[in-house]
Parts: sequence; C-alpha cells; structure tokens
Amino acid sequence: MDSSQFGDIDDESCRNFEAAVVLVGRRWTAAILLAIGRHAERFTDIRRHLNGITDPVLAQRLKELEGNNLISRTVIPTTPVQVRYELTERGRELLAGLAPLNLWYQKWHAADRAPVTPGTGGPS
Amino acid sequence: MDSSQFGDIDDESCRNFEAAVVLVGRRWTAAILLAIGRHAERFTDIRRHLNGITDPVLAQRLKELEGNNLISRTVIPTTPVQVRYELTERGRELLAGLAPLNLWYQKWHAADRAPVTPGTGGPS
DNA sequence: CTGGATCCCTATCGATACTG
DNA sequence: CAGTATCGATAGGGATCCAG
Repeated sequence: MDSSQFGDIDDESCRNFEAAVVLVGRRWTAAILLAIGRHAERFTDIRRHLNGITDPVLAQRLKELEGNNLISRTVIPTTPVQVRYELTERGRELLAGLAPLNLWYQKWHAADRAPVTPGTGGPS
Repeated sequence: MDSSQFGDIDDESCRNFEAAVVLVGRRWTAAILLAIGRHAERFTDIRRHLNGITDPVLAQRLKELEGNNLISRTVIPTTPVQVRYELTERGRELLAGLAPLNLWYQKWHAADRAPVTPGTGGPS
C-alpha cells in the first residue's frame, strides 16, 4: 500500500484527510453516529446507549451532526414532543467508511484493555 | 447497512469504536501517518508536508505514534544525527483503514471549500 | 537536524440546574 | 421527553526559545 487512495500529499489531500478524521474524532461523535445507526433514534434513547454522556454535550453533538447533514432531525408533535434522529445517506456512508477503523481497532486491541495511549504520559 | 460490522452497541463495541476514532482524531495525527506513509521519513521532511505544524507538537505526535507502535523510529548516527520514521504493519493497516474515510470526505466535500463545521458556530 | 522546556491561551468537556 | 444556560476545570495546541 502506497497510500495511493489518498492522492498526492501536497497539502490539500492531506488537509482533507485531517478534516475528515478530526470531524469524526471529536468526543462522542462517532459513538452517537453508531447509536443512531443502530436505531437509537430518540434523545433519551441515544443517551442511554452512550453511558456517561451529558445532555448538553449530546445536544451539541446532535446539532453539529445535523449541521453537517450527517443526521436528520424530525419533530413529531405528540403529547410531549418527540424528536427522531436518523442517519442521512451521507451519515450512513460515513458510518460505513468508519467500519474498517473499528475492525482495525478490534484486531489490535481486542485482547488487552486500555492499550491505546492517547497521551505519551501527560504534559503536566 | 445496519452497522452489523460494529457488533452490538451495548457498550464495549461502542467504546472501542470511540477509542479508535479518537485515537486517530487528534490534531495532526492522521496527517502525520499519511505523510510517513508517503515516505516523508525525516522530521523536517514530515514537517514540510504538514504546513503549519510546530516542532513541539510534531515531536509529541511522533512519540505518541511510536508509543502505540504505529510507527518506528530509527536513529542513524551520521554527522548530525538522522532519524527515520517508518510505518509499522499496525500503522500501515491503520492508514489503509482510514482510506474509506478519506474517500468519503472527498465525495461529499470535494467541490466546496470549508463545508464541515466542527463547532456549531463558536462559544464566545 | 532533531527535538526539549516553557508559557499561555483557548476550546472542549463535565456537572449542575432550569425550562417548554 | 428534549433540550438550554451557566460555570468551572482541564488539557490540548501554538509560539518561542534553547540544546544535543
């Protein structure tokens, strides 16, 4: 593999690559996408899957994802208002594109528990 | 696509997914991987590709990547010491796994310039 | 050339409380 | 149920200067 699928590195392709990965690399974002993909389509439902996320963060992520047309938001005017989130085609394709990454992680980190060290030990 | 390749969402698969994406989602990380994959194997060489990165950050990322066995560091004791970075198999596979994401980004954002909005508009 | 050490600033995330 | 408003803590990232 010579990274041909990334085109020339010059700067543009490199930046796009960065942008894509940073976009989805924000905390909770990928997990939310996955949850919605798994048909957790209500706010509370999603939150239930993402153990530990707080309401403000979830709401923010949801707005970001909607802003990027990765998910759609539908308001159903029932008694207490209901809101349904669904993946758009763009979102579905993103999630699909993320699958290899998930596979990669499982392949290399399936056995051990916390093998990936985000920081080399911590700055301070 | 029902996200079957992610297994059950319960919590573990979801977390792994998050971990994988967050790992590579840190600023510059993916771009560095790509640069090294494109055979920019010297410190200065890599920096040259990543327009805007600063030395301390690059050094930090390099250490993190090495710590995760995504790249290898070889010191060549020439006159001024030379250091060569290369992708490990793990790193190569990660990069390969990232390709679909890159493709996705290009598919949806090839035309326009800054379509992806990380933040909802900015806090302050 | 290849980084290390510092300082600072800001974005981001978490917690808590409140509302339609 | 589905969020919003505020606040505070943290740590990540950038700039600059220094060293082997």
